[in-house]
Amino acid sequence: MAESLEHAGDPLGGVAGPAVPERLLAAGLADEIEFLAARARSLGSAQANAVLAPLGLKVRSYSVLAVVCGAAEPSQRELAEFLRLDPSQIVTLVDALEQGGLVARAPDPRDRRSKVIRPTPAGQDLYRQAAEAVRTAEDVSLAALDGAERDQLRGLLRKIAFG
Amino acid sequence: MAESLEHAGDPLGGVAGPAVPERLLAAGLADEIEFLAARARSLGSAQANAVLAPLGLKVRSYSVLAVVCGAAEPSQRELAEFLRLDPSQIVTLVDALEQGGLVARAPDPRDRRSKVIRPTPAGQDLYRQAAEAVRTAEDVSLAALDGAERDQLRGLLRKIAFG
DNA sequence: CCCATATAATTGAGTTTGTCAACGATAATT
DNA sequence: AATTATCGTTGACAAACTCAATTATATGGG
Repeated sequence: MAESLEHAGDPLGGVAGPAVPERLLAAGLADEIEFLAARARSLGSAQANAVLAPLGLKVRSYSVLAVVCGAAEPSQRELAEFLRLDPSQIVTLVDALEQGGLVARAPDPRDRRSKVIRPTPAGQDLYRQAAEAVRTAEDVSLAALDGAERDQLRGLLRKIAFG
Repeated sequence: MAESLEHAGDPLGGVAGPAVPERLLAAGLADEIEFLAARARSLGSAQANAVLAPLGLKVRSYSVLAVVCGAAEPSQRELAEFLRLDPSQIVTLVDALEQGGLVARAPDPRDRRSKVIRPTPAGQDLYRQAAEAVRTAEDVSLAALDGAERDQLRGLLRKIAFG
């Protein structure tokens, strides 16, 4: 049993999606935070994937690139735990990014089993563009919330996303 | 392009997951609401899947059962839109629930193309147990939040999950 | 120092999930 | 009545997840 961070992307790639009959909103499911989070994420990642596609990224590869560009040389195991992906998926993701010249595997002097992932200049460049694109996508996804509400939401989610 | 609600469940089925180095939290990704929502959902659905397994359900089939038990006879198309799944996935899910004797397809008198899904008594029974199990799982996943924070979070998520 | 045990990355096989196009039946539109 | 659209279904395919096994290395105990 497992629950990856992204799961194979959800079906229904539509960015916006049709309106939902209020009849269904009345059901108990619409009160479950997990369901709401899942639906919000589904909408958000459809939006994000749409803006990332022109850059040759998906939310998955973007998330790896983002950690690599933002954190101090994570190992693949650290990436796996942080992103809640199986180590073997990290291998595939890093392979693709490395082939694209966006990141590089470097030996970890402290542990020769481990490899630290570092961004290349091209990777940092692309990340900057991608991060900007994702911000605009997020802005669309979160259009219903004002700035204060977004901060609130971020804070609450951070509490449950990391324990 | 699509993003389903659940996506193929995320990898990394672990319910709790190891602690994350603070070094990674500093990265920009940890500020993105979509990422936080995805991680929260990943943790939550691992938890939920764990408690649902003994009942023969997963979060997916549970979500269908929940809508069916809570709403006024949704059609399969409505289920697909609400859950953000492809109609063909609904076919599979309803097939399984119907085979398990939990729901039934009934012809829609208003539209003979459409089929409304109704719970059987066994389905309603199982739903009650499952809903209770999911509540306890949610309680674990949201342990870091008090009641007021949970209400706040629910409200914010509802705003973005439905437009 | 040697051995047992544990961990990091990798591979590969197998399952599940998501994506998409096409079809038959029916409805809605003109 | 004819065109066009929609609902459920099927099937073929791609992407993602799951798990076990492997190799290399680390770690801890005798």
